[in-house]
Amino acid sequence: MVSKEEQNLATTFQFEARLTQASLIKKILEAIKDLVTDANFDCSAEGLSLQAMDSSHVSLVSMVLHAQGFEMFRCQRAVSLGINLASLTKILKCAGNDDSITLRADDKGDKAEFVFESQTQDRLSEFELKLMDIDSEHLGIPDTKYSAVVEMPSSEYRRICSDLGVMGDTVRISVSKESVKFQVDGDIGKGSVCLHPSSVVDKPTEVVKISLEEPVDMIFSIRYLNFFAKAAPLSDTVTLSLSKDFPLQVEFKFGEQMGYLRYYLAPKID
Amino acid sequence: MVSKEEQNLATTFQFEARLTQASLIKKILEAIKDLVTDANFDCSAEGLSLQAMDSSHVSLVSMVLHAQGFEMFRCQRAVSLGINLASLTKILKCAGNDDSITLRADDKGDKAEFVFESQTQDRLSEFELKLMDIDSEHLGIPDTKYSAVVEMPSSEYRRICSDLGVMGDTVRISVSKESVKFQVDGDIGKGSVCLHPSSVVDKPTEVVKISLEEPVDMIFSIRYLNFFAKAAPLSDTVTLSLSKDFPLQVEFKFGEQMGYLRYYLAPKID
DNA sequence: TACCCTCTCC
DNA sequence: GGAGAGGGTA
Repeated sequence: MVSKEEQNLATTFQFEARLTQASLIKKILEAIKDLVTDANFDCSAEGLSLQAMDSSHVSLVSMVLHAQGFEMFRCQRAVSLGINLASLTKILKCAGNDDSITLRADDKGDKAEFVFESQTQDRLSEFELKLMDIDSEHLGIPDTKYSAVVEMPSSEYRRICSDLGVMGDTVRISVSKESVKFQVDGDIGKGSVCLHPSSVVDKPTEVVKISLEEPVDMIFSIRYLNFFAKAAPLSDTVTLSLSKDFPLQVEFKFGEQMGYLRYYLAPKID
Repeated sequence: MVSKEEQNLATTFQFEARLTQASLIKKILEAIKDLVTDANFDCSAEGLSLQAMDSSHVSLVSMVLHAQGFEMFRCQRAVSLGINLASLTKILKCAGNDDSITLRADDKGDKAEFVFESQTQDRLSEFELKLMDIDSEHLGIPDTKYSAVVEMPSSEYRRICSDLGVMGDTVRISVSKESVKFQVDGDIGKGSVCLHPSSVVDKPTEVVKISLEEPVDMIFSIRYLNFFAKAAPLSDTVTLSLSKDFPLQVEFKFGEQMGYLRYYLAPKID
């Protein structure tokens, strides 16, 4: 026999969080789902985070949403929600961009609940998603001091990867104090795009900034850089951080203090 | 030898009607053609109407265009035009949305004529379509007093059917005085969308109205509700009428007094 | 499943 | 005219 109190406990949520704008989490999923099929969403007092290698174990995705970025955030005990990203994408397609989104997980940990509310509150949608058991190899990411850090408009990043991808499979990225250069060498010919740091910073969407410790010149798979470009809607700018013989970090920040989505990709040997 | 007089008679049309906006009939066809392959267009003094079951005999389509909704309407004798809807769609693709459209049927009843004229009248297109013999089982639709009638934006209807269709095959529609709820239960989880009657009716495209005689709770095939959603471009709002153990009626009205497109779908047994 | 193309809406 | 969504194809 289950007591009244136990029943009440059963309907208390171990984890509950609300975002004002469903569009944020929708965009995050669009930026991850082509790379990763299943992932653990780790909920703790600090916030919501996800870390996963892509299915071919070539690149790594790391997402963090800080607790203070939520309209409401309660986490009684750290919990990992194993989620199939295709299923979650289906559910998020049912949320309007301006809906608020509430995420809940109960004690049993076998399902997650999503509630979408329209701004006018005359529409309320609720979804339950069955959870999976995913053994995640939580890779430690060394906190490197990179030799070269380039900030550029994310639309420019997307454009360059898409354009150069037409001509070849790999891109050589060379960063000097004066410029960052993307070069491709393919069957039909060669191509390159060179950006110079912007002297006058009129619009934030046109900034190019270079911080250099030491010049770098490395080669990467364009295919993966293109996967990372799916995150462009999340931020006006993207930051590329490079060090010789070290994985490239591609970072998209969500507004101020909200969190970030970072991708890592090992260089190719020339 | 055919006399001059007989030739003149042969060019007299038993039925002739003109609509100012070809877009209306184009949209109607888009809303029917995925459900029905061939249908009789019944012309009478009252107007133009069509009634047909879909090819799997699961749902019923009923369309009425009142004579007074036409710019010109002449019908000397009731006539049924058996038309292949795929062929008619091809012809209607040749009409501009703002063209006027004239439909004619002669005595012999073996073909229909379509004339499209641009507003400036500097373009005139004529098409002839061979007619078919279609034996239509003209089902009487009982004029029911429904237990629950819900009016909602047709875009909302389309969105809900499309969203929930991703998660399962059937939807449970529950109407109470306070709300209408659409629920789906599928392999990856559950989902529901709940609409509340709008207190402030600012825009006609955001209205939710519920007239209730008695609460209802019924189950329907989402696939067919999605077919019906193709009619959304015809009207800002859609009206769902439900009664226990009775087919659901989904109605789209064309402006004031022009006519309507109604779909009927039998409920599933729980 | 991912990319491309088309179509529609803004 | 541009961007986003949906559908079709590879």
